[in-house]
Parts: sequence; C-alpha cells; structure tokens
Amino acid sequence: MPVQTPIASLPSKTATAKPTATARAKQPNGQEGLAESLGLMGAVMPYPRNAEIFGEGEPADYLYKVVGGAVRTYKLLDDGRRQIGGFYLPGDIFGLEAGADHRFTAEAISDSMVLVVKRSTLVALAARQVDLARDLWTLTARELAHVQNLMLTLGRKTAQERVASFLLEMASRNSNCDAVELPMSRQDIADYLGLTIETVSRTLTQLENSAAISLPSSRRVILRNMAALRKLNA
Amino acid sequence: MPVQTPIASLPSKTATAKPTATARAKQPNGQEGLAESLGLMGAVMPYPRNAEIFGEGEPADYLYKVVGGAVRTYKLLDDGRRQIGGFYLPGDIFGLEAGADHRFTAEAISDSMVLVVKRSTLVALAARQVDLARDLWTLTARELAHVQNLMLTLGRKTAQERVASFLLEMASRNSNCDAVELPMSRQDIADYLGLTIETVSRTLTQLENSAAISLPSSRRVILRNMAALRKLNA
DNA sequence: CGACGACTTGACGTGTTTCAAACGAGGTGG
DNA sequence: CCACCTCGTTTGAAACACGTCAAGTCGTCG
Repeated sequence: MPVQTPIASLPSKTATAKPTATARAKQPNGQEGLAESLGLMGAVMPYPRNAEIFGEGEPADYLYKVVGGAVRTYKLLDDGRRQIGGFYLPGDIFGLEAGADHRFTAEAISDSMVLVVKRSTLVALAARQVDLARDLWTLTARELAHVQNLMLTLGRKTAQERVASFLLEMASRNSNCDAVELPMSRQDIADYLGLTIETVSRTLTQLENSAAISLPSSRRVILRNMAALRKLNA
Repeated sequence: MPVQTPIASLPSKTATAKPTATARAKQPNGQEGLAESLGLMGAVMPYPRNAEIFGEGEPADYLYKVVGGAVRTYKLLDDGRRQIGGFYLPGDIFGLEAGADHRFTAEAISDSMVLVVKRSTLVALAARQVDLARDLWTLTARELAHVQNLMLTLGRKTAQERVASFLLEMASRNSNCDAVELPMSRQDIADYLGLTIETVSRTLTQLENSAAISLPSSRRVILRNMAALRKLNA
C-alpha cells in the first residue's frame, strides 16, 4: 500500500533547467541524450518499498527515471488479478505518457531513488527542439516494443518458455550477463508472466533440475545454459 | 502467402504534398488531423486477400492507412505459433514505426485498399511542424495503449472473458454498436486472443446459448446482452 | 528463540488443448 | 438441378498443463 505521495510536494526547481542541455551530440540510440539531460531538470525523490509513485488514472504531470532500486508498473482487474506491465531498473525511464493520464500504477519494488521531472517542461522544450521531440517518441516506441514482446510471451507459451523469456530479459539488462539478482518477488514475476506464484516457483526448480540455471538463493539466479534457455524462448 | 509486393513500385507522387495541409485546426483527438492530410501525400494500393503488405524486419519506409477491407499484423514464433497484434479497419493507420524496421508482418485479411505514405515525408515535415510531430507520437501511444489492453486480456483471463473483450472491442469500432461483421477467421481471432480455434468456436456457442450474443452466420455476431459481456470483460 | 513473510512442495481439480470427425456454405462441373 | 469438392467452422472425447488448496520449509528480524 502507498506509504507516501511525494508528487504533491515536489520542489519546483524544474524552472532552473537549462534548455541548451538537450542540444548535445545526437546519440545513435535516441534515448541517451534525453536520459542524460533529465538530471538537470528534476529532483531525486526516495520511495520506500511498496510505495506508490503514481496511480492509474492520475494526471501524468511527471516523468520518472530510476536512480536506485526497482519499480513495477501494473494494472489491476476489478477481481484483484494484477498484470504487471514492466519492471524498471536504474537508468530506466517510466511514466511517460502522450495522453493526459497515467494508464498504469507504479510502485517501488524495493526502497528506491527516483528522479522526477515535470512533463510540461519537456513537452514545451520539445516544441522547439526537434530531437527532444524525437526522443520522447522513441521512448514511447521502446515501451511499445517491450509490451509487444510481453504480449508474445503471454499469448501462448508454456510456463517454462515464459520463465525462460523472463530470465533472459533480466539477464540482458544486468550487464553481468549470466548472474541475475531479482529485486522482485515470485508474485511479481507471476503477475508479469500471467502465471501463479506456485507455477513460477515450480518452473524455476524444474529449470534448475534440468541444469539450465542454478538458484544460490531465491532472489539470485545463475544462467548455466543460455542455449537451452534461448531454445525455450521459442 | 504474399501475392504481390507493390511497395517497391510505389508511384512517388508523395513530393506533391502540400506542407500546409497539416496546419489545420487542432483536433481534440490528435490523430484526425494527420489522418486527414495523409490522403494528399500517398497512393491507394489494392491488396488481395492474404497478401503481405510488409514483413517483419523489413525497413519501415512507409506508413499505411486502411481505406477498405481489413488488415492484421502479427509475429510468428519459429514453431508456427502466431500472435496477432492488431486488426485494422477502414480509417485505421498501421505500420508506423519510430525505429528503422517493421516489428510485425502485415497482411490483408480480405481484399483491401490501403493508402501508402512515405514515412520520410512525414518525418521531414514533423521536424518543422510541432503538431505533426505530436500526431506521430500520439499514434504510437495509441498503439501502445491498444497492446497494453491486449496484454491484459492475454495475461490471465478465461476464454469467455477473452472472447467477450474481443467482441466488445470490435463493436466499439463498428459505429453500429450491437451488430458486428467479422472480417477475420476463427483462426485469426484465436491467434489474437491466445486461444485455439476450437476454444474460440466453443466459447462463441456458449455465449450464444447463454443468450449473450446470437450468431446469424459465423462471421456475423449480434450482441444481445452488453451488460453480461461487459461483466465478463472483468 | 519465536514469529512473520516469502518461497517451495505436494495432491488434486479443471479449463483449455489436442486429436478426430462431422457439419455447412459456396463453388464447380456434370 | 443436383452431385461433389473444398474450406471454414462446429462438436465430441480424452489428455495435459496449469490453477487451486494446503502443508511444509527457509531466511530474517525483533
């Protein structure tokens, strides 16, 4: 449950942002430039574990970047089923909307530090700076690509395939390519993959028994056989 | 299977587009302006049933708008499983990418007429016209919202809930709000909802038996009890 | 040490898939 | 005009993967 809602009490030092900060050399990537300059226009806020950062349906006045910790976004169906849309790790940007409102709820998975940036600042800047406008578009497109992949996973894959996809996704983020530290609980993973917590747990032990991974602890996974996992990735 | 690939032989009359065409009054919607002006910069191409319009991984040099017929976009897993990402009906725009390549394949569901517009034209224009840039962003955001909804459906819903969601989605597009003409096959619906063709068929007859819908023919559905369907929509 | 939360494991039930066959509409040819 | 083929759809019966319910284990913190 929400522990604090610091958005309302944001220090409005955003006005001090230097417009020229976004006029740096164009990165091949399309997001780095934006990610870099964000630091100059926002404030870092701490969110304790399970604190709500923003709620579904709230006005999307800010955009967020994980500085430390981890964040999940999700939607709740009225009967309590939860679909997690994505996990955000340090460096990731989330909460950017083209429309007026947030379409998901965002919560800190663990105690987290989050950079908060006023959206109107960016949108106003984007009106004059073509490449910033493109960065915003690219960011949304990246989110789209991620959800499309998730959709593929949710569509018609076995539990093993889903868990394998998840582990490979996590590994591809942690530069340390074959040891993954999971900040999220089994329930979070289950709600991300459209499975139950029991199935996730069982599947992980199956994968361990088949020597594809090992589990030194429940939150730590070592990918022992990438090839096998990738084959499951279908 | 692909019957023709007319993209290569596109008449390049796109250069005759009038830049000022996009400077019309701002619509509340954010897409109408773009959708409207597109007609001036592209050519309408016919695609026979099942013809490929573009393929996954191909350069995304064009953007498309359905003029007549219907289009599906999908991804194929190597073992033949197919996930349909969306259905596009007359008026809908598809194939817009922020990146260089198409991430899905697009095919005509039935004989279709499709307006084809050169992307570089739009992107170049967007560099000078702020609201066109915003329209492109909004279009991607709309696609994102749609896929997020689909993700919710695929996540952990029963067959009844999925089919009900699908029917309500289709009904919300056909202005004729309670009679839906389905251009796509049961297999298409199944691959959209992450079910098998048999389950879709069975579920439709269940819904008919429970008086929620009626099926005058296999491609024609009449929504008899919206409330019941919406309750299933969870 | 005890208690709590997160995770794992087991036994059983069930909704969906799978495999198989029948049905129906549309089209062609005799 | 009817026989016949084809393709999409429907229906049936059996198998299976995952969900559910319940108990047990592990690690952490007070």
